Amino acid sequence: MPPHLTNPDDIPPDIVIGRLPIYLRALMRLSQDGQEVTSSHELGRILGISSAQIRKDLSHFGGFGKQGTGYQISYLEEKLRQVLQVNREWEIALVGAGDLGQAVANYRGFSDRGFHIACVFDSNPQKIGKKSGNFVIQPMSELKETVLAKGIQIAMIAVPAEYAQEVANQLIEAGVRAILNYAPISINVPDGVHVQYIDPVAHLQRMTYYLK
Amino acid sequence: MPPHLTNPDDIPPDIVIGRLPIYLRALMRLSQDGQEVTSSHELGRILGISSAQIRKDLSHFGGFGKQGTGYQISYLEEKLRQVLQVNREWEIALVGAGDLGQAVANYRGFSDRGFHIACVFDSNPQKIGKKSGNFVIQPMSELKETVLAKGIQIAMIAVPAEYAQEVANQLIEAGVRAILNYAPISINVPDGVHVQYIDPVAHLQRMTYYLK
DNA sequence: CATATCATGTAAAACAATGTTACTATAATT
DNA sequence: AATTATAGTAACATTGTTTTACATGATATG
Repeated sequence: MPPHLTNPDDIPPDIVIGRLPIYLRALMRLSQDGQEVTSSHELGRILGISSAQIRKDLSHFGGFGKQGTGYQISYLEEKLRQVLQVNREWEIALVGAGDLGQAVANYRGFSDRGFHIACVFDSNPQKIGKKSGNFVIQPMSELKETVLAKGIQIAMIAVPAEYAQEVANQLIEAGVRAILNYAPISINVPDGVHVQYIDPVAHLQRMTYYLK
Repeated sequence: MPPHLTNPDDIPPDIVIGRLPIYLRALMRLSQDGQEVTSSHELGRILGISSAQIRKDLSHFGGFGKQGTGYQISYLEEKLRQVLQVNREWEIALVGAGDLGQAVANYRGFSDRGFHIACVFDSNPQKIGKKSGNFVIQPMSELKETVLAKGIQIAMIAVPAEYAQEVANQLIEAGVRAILNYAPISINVPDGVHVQYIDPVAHLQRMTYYLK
């Protein structure tokens, strides 16, 4: 019997969760190219991951393939969307409407993939009421009320590093449980709140180590 | 004797290298706040990492602290910069001058932290010759010549996913050995070439898994 | 000055992830 | 019917990572 049926205590490691979006990305590309079936070997070749690992990762959530033939791409894609809960639209609150915040607000990649920026906040009085993308910039004083009213659970922070922690606190107060932080600083959050970081410079610095 | 002297074969794991920029980020913030000394415990509290791990990570590269007192921030900062090779300026080539590429080109965070965008390329003839930030957009046909001439080793890719692999190939041809890929697709590179990814949606999808 | 406290660096142990191998079951192909 | 390809599972080995424990040295305190 598969482990997801026999051992309900088995919680998939977070590192496995982190690979699922990568698998999903590859599947979307394959199906865009008109392909209908793939295999753990092909996926592994594309992604630079061993086929065994891919099969093992997927087996945490069920048996999505067919022995002898591989995985039907549309089916596996659907299943991964279910697991990741991205078979729906998510609304996001964006805090910060400076250069970075505006760029984030205008980035097409979010809406294309099911994430919808539902409100934008900034502390600069000169920006309040102006449009950023399709949305009117709201003052920070309206953050809690708006986020609670819309039931928003995900937020992105694009403010200067020194304000990021305070903004995070306010977001959590308003019920946000997942934060994507573009500010180059680590923030502290209570259990049950998830944080991911986007810091391009940290990525670059990680690579310069290896340059002679 | 410390292991970095006794065992020259000990190559620090990549995951450790990946944490060094995080440590550096935290140290910069502490010194900005006027603090001169810190400890593995304090850093751990700030970053949500155990103090033991921080000490162990740092011990791969030498003994930078003083027993009983901790780490002098300016000294540790300097040492980490040496290890990561970010105690100098790096020139970067940017490929793609669409919405995303323009946003990347205008992002202040790179130049503030030692990364200088030295040239920008795009395949769209209508964009060639126009300015993006401080730089004139060059055609793809000039990529190899320019990158080689300037001795550039780092590039950023901000083109649609379907062109990313081909762009990467050209960059590697031109001597690039580190790529920061903003396109939502995995790319294949030969040994000795390093790739990092920026895919905000993948980060979001990783978090939605945990939202009930 | 003796003692207590604090903090690093390191060795050892514990834990986690990954890769390998072997096997069974199933599907498609020859 | 035999062959080939593939998923899923288990057992194991290997590697990588984190935690624990402690010896050593520095500082502060009484």
